[in-house]
Amino acid sequence: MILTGYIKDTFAASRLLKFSTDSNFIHVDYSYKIFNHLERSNGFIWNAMMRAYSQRNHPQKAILLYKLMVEKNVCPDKYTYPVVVQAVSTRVDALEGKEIHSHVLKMGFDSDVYVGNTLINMYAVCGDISDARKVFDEMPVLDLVSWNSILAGYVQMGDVEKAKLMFDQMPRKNVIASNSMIVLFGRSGRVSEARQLFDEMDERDLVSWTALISCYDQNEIYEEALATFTEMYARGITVDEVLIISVLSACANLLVVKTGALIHGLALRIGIDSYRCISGSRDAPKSDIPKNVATDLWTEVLKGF
DNA sequence: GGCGTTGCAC
Repeated sequence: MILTGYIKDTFAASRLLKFSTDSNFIHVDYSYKIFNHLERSNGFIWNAMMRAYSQRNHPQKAILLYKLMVEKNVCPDKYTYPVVVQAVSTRVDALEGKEIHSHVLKMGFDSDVYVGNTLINMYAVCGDISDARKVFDEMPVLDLVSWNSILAGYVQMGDVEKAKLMFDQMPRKNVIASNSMIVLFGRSGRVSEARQLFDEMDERDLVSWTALISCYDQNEIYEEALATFTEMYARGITVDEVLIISVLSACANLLVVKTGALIHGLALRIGIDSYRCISGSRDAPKSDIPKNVATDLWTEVLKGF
């Protein structure tokens, strides 16, 4: 492109930069070199570069680039703000978020649904649910992502009642919304409500199953977690690493419970359950387990596996 | 002209 001179063509150059930032095999620093050598740039080129920084764990560089963009009088467009607001969300910086939000208002992009959705998400991530709600309430057009984003805000706050209210008001619900509610019910110890919602869903995905299994995990119903996994597996659903971790967690805890019960049973048989260090009883005299008994215990426990 | 937003584990 340099030889033919096509590098001077802004559109052609923008395609080159986009190719570079989209490739997992090209370092973001190399993309920046391309970016820096382009003679004429436009909004698209700046947006692509900021997005590359944000996606590759350099949100601060994305924000700095945005400030440089404003300094250089390159006009931000409606595509710029989802990228910048997203970068701010990653850094969980509410103050910087407010500043960017004021730019959005000044530029008049607050009516764009993509911009609004990222703002809801940004405030929710920063734990500023009332500001998230304010953005939501003032948006001229809401879509499914807007509803899911504000719902996620209440889920993060652990506000079951507000989340339920939102969920019920949604004009259309998708699998993401239901999954969020299952997660919230799980965290709040409302296992039967989680299960009921799961059963009522028309469409479930891997996240739905993972959310339910981890709900059982978190509420220490490990047998049910494994039973759910078995049911899922029987249906031929492909698993991923997140699900496997939830299942392993259930297995490990079940093992702890079983081992605990096994040790207790052995302790009863050997007749040392009244010892304070085992039963925790205040009345029992404090004593150590004799060495040979402890060894016998572990031999028995290991046989159980 | 081409670009942007939401959910699961430890």
